[in-house]
Amino acid sequence: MSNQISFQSAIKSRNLRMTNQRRQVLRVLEESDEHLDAEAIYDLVRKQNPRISLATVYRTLALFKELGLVNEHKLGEDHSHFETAQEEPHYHFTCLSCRKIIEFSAPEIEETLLPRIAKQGLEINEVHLIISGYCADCQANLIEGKKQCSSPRPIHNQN
Amino acid sequence: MSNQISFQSAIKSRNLRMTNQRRQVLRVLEESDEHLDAEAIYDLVRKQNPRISLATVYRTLALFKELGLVNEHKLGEDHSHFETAQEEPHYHFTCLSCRKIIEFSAPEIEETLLPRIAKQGLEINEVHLIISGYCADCQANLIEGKKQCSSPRPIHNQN
DNA sequence: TTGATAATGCGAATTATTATCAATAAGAAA
DNA sequence: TTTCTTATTGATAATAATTCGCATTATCAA
Repeated sequence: MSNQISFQSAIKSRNLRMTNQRRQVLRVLEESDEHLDAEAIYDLVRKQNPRISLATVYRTLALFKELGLVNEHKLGEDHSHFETAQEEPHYHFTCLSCRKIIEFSAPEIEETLLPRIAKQGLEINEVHLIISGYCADCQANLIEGKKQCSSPRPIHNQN
Repeated sequence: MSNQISFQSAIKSRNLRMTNQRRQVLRVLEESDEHLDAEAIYDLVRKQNPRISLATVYRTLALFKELGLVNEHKLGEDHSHFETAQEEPHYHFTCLSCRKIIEFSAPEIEETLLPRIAKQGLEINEVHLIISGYCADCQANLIEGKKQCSSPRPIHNQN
C-alpha cells in the first residue's frame, strides 16, 4: 500500500530504523478497518510477537501520527482510537450504548465551513467532528428493554 | 439567571441538596466567559472557599452536566474544559500554540448535516466539532520566530 | 431540634499515557 | 562478515486527570 511507501521514505529521510515492531503495528492497523485503541492494537500485535511492549505500541503510534500515517481520534471516551490515514475526510458517530463507531462524510464542512474559518485568519491543522448518541439497533433494544444499556452512562436525559 | 432557576427545580425534583459548594461552582462558571478546566474552577472557588475539595469540584461538574447546566468539552488536550450550557449551538477552534479557544457557529451542521444523520436512524445526543490549528497572532509570531512556540507540540508538519 | 441521609473532604485507587534507562538490534562502514 | 554507532526496545516507574471509599458534616423535612 501507499502507506508502506510513505513509511519507507519517511524512514529514509530521517534517521529512523525499520523494526519488526513498527512493521507489525502498521500491519495490524492496515488489516483492520476498525478504530482500534492502543490496548486492542497491543493485543493483536502480541499474537505475532508476544514480547512487544505496550510502551512500544504507544511510541510507534505517536511516530506514525507524526509521519501522517495514522490519525488519532478522541471519541468521547477516556482513551484514543487510531486508524490509518484516509484520503477522504470523514467524521465519526459513536453509539453511547454499544460503542459502535460509524463514519460519515460531511462535504458542507470542507466546502463552506472550513473556508469560512480560514478566511478569519485561522490556520487549520485538524478537524474533528464527533456525534454521539444511539445507533438504530441500540434504540430498538433500549425501548424494548431487552438489552439493558449495560455500557457507559445511559445519559438519556428524560427529565 | 435561568441557570439558577433550572438548578432550583432540578434540585427539587430529585432528592438533591443545595450546598455552598454547588452555588460557588455555578457562580464561578457563570461569571467567567472562558472555557475553564477543573483545576481553574477549583482555584477560583478556593478564593471564596479555601476548604473545598477538588473531588467536590469534579462531582459538582458531573452533576451539572447531568442536569444540563454545564457542557464538557475535550478540546484535544488531556483534560476537559467546561462552560455553562448556551442556547445557541456553537463549536470550538483551539490554537495549538497559545491554547486560545475561539467559538464559532456552523449553521450548515444543524441545518443539513444533523438532519441527514438523523435520517439514517441515528439518535443524536451530542455534537462536538473541534478545529485545531494556529490563531492569527501565533501564525505571525511563529513566522517571525519572535515568540517560539513554547506550548504543547509544535506539529507544524513541514515535511 | 432532631433525624435521616445527601454531600463533603481527604486520601487512596484507577486509567491512560509518558518517561527512564539499561539492554538490544538496525544498518552503515570497515 | 564483523564491527561500531546509536536508534529502538522492554520493563517498570512516574505522571496527570479523574474517580472511589469512607468517616464526618451539613441540608432540610418533620
